[in-house]
Amino acid sequence: MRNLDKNRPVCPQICELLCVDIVNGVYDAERRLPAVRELAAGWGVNPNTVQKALDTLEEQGLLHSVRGSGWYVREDISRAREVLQELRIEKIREFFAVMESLGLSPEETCEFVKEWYHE
Amino acid sequence: MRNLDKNRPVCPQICELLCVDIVNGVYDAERRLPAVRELAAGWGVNPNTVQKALDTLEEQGLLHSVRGSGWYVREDISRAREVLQELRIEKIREFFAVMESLGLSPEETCEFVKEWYHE
DNA sequence: CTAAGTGTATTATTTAAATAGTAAACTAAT
DNA sequence: ATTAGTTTACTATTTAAATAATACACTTAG
Repeated sequence: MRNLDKNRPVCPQICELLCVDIVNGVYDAERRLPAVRELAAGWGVNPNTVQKALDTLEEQGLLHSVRGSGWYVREDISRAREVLQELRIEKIREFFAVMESLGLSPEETCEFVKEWYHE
Repeated sequence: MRNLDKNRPVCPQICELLCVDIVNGVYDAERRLPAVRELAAGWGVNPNTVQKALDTLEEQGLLHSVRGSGWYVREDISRAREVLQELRIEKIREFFAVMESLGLSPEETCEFVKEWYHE
């Protein structure tokens, strides 16, 4: 189970991790997730927080729950792919905005990234 | 006066904005900043928060204060340049880490940025 | 000296996120 | 039916960031 970044809000991070896992077919066989308590324990996090994240993914059409039974990945994972792409776009937008506020134009930011990668 | 991003903590943002302004020589003439209350009003933010940000910049050697008089930019702005560069590096590190958690390798992230910039 | 404008300090309050603890309702296996 | 494991719901508490409201100390201009 991947670790959470302590410097960012927990709930959205869980949404992101699960979204990636769904796209990668991690839960393909049974399409059933570990129990809420189990997930929470794995991340060292409160069950309520996991519950909230799962509710969000349900609203987005990635999961559905069966009370008393568990959480299941939806048959069609195309929504998961869409949501993941939206997340990536959101992050890249934020990144360019932050760098702009730090005095780098989009072009300069792009150059900065290239240089950074080649080291 | 540049606007703050409501989705990020205020205090560090103020540090960033002021740091950029210092590097850009915005306060060169008198090297004196607007009053704490005035800055706070300009950003629609609490004076205490501005005070804390200024204290941070003082610790970092970018500013110094004269009680009863005001806040002044230090003669030598090389520290400001260093701090700004550190901020940019911190942001690019965070960005690559977040994209990695969203399933993109550094190489893929670099490609993603290039494509994004060329649109 | 005085008054207005500064930085500084303190305490209390708000707000949002996450935690803690508990209970209820449902499912599935035995 | 019983039992264990599950989702769901609720209320209270903690924590960190920011706000609110004052008060105080100092500088500067008049």
